[in-house]
Amino acid sequence: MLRTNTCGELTIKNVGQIVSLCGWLARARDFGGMTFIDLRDRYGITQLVFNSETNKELYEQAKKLGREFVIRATGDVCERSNKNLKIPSGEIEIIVNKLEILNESKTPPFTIEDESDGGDELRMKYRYLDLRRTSVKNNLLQRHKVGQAVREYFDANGFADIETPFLIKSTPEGARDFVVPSRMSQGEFYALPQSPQTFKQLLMVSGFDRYYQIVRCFRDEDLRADRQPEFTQIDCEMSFVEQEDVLQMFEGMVKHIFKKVRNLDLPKFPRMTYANAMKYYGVDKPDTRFEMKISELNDVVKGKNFKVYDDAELIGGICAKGCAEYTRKQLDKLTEWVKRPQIGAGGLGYIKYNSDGTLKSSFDKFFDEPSLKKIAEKFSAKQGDLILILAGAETKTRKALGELRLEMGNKLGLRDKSRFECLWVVDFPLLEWNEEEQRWFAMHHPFTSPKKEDIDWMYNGYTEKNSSHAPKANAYDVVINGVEVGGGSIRIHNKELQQQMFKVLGLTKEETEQKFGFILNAFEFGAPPHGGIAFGFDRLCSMVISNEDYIRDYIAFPKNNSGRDVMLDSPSPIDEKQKKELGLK
RNA sequence: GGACUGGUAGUUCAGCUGGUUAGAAUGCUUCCCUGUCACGGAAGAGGUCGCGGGUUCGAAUCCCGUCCAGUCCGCCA
Repeated sequence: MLRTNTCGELTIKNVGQIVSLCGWLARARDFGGMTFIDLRDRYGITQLVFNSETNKELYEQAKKLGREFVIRATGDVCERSNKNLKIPSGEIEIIVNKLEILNESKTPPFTIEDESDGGDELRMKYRYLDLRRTSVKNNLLQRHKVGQAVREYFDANGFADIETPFLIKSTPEGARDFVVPSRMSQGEFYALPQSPQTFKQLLMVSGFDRYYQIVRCFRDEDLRADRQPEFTQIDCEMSFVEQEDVLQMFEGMVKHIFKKVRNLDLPKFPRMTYANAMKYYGVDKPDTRFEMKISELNDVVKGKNFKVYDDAELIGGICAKGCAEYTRKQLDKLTEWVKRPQIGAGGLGYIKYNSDGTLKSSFDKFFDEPSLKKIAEKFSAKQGDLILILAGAETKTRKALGELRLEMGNKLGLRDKSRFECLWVVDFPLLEWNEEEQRWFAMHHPFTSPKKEDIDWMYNGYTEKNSSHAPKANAYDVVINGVEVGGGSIRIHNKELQQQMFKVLGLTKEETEQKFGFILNAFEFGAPPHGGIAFGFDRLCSMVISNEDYIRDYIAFPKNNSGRDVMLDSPSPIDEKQKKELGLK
């Protein structure tokens, strides 16, 4: 070993020892006679001292070192005369008597400090330098801890980690596949898995009744701050279980992670139906750190000759506590915000519940005071509160109300970074009717089982397209602070029902056989009842570690917005020769 | 596919209602400094103002196009 210790471990207890340290020169402070050097490695920073009075030659040598030089220093651990209590090693320093340059370094293009001066693009291009910074480095080390906690939990509960292939078969339904050309079967392609879904189900058929995998998945869709083309899932499946068993088991996993990584004891996760989530929060992943629930106002605002509301499918609102003092300017700004194409509301109505008890609304012309009061009662609004109202087509308005709720939550500082509110959203719809393609789509995926009471509909009712009856699924999501971190379902394990599902989804017999024959065949050989869940590992990490929904700084080498790796400059063209070999030319 | 924001020194940004020599901070180089820890002080180098076109006597600044980056909508079962 070139070193006896790391830069993070020496303290006052080590005074008197002779040590060798290796690391990168983080910063040098030269006093023209003596020089201090902060030596950095993964574990921390230790100060080296060079004094011209005691060792002139070494001092001159140290002066020549540049930032990020890799050096090896040997010397005595000494107590400092001026201590720095801000860092763990701040009570000691190394009086160096031997210095070795292991490698020189060009001056890095940005400063490698906790708060770097580098922009995103540059940091991504030199990601290996960015990873030297404490914040990103710690994210990755914490991510490792999350992974360890997961494996620990699964191992203790009898789950087996089994690998599944990456070169698989393209399937219809779901996200766009990444595709790999086959050299040996020219003109044919493998697909990279969007998730190991079918494999884990086949493992259940094989009898591995508790399976998990921390595994890469690939989806060729547009990206976001919280979405990468390749991302990691904690993929899990269990046999001989009902929904309740799955919920219990994986709630336990999330709790175990928070305990191990953040030393937090989370309370039992509340359950909320999808229907209620949409009704009260306008999304299927409610941020329950604050209330401000959506109230439907159809029964109290219709019939007042206010055309906007009389014509609207849904009128709903939220009550922002203590915002009655909002100025015209602030309200105009909010109105502008809800009218942005991304939100798409027609306008914004409001009622101010003034501190003197009077009510002032944006539609006073049509509503008398008692009518306004009636609306205010819906929210249990108090003096000083502001009620914000949106109206329009039902789905769009609910969504917009959900967005407005989050925006007000942000403005009022109700989305507390130090809090974690986890919940299960249950009873998701099984299918969604797609107007454009005039067919049903699986909301979760086509292997999700319908609720018992909807099985008959699967055979006899599904042709009544977009009927008022929406079949429900044994499907569930874990939501933390408004972020969907995982989702799963109890699967179909019966061949006939699975075939029927494909039929409902509009696949022909031939397509079904060609694309999914393997799993239907497997179901003929004793498939056990089973179900599972998959967690977005990157998202879970970013939430657990920093309570944020931006995953790039939790991935060592992420891709940018357009799916490019700016460090490698990939994707890139390939040789004509390669193309020819693959039958692409 | 769409909306919005940004692109100026190595870096982060200011300048942008058109007008002498495009600034600041930081980093870098040199010098001074023996207890700093974001050390301090002095001097210096460093710019195709993303790219192309247009308007104008004159464009970093206005207009059009284009590329790149970021956030969001669509999309992501």
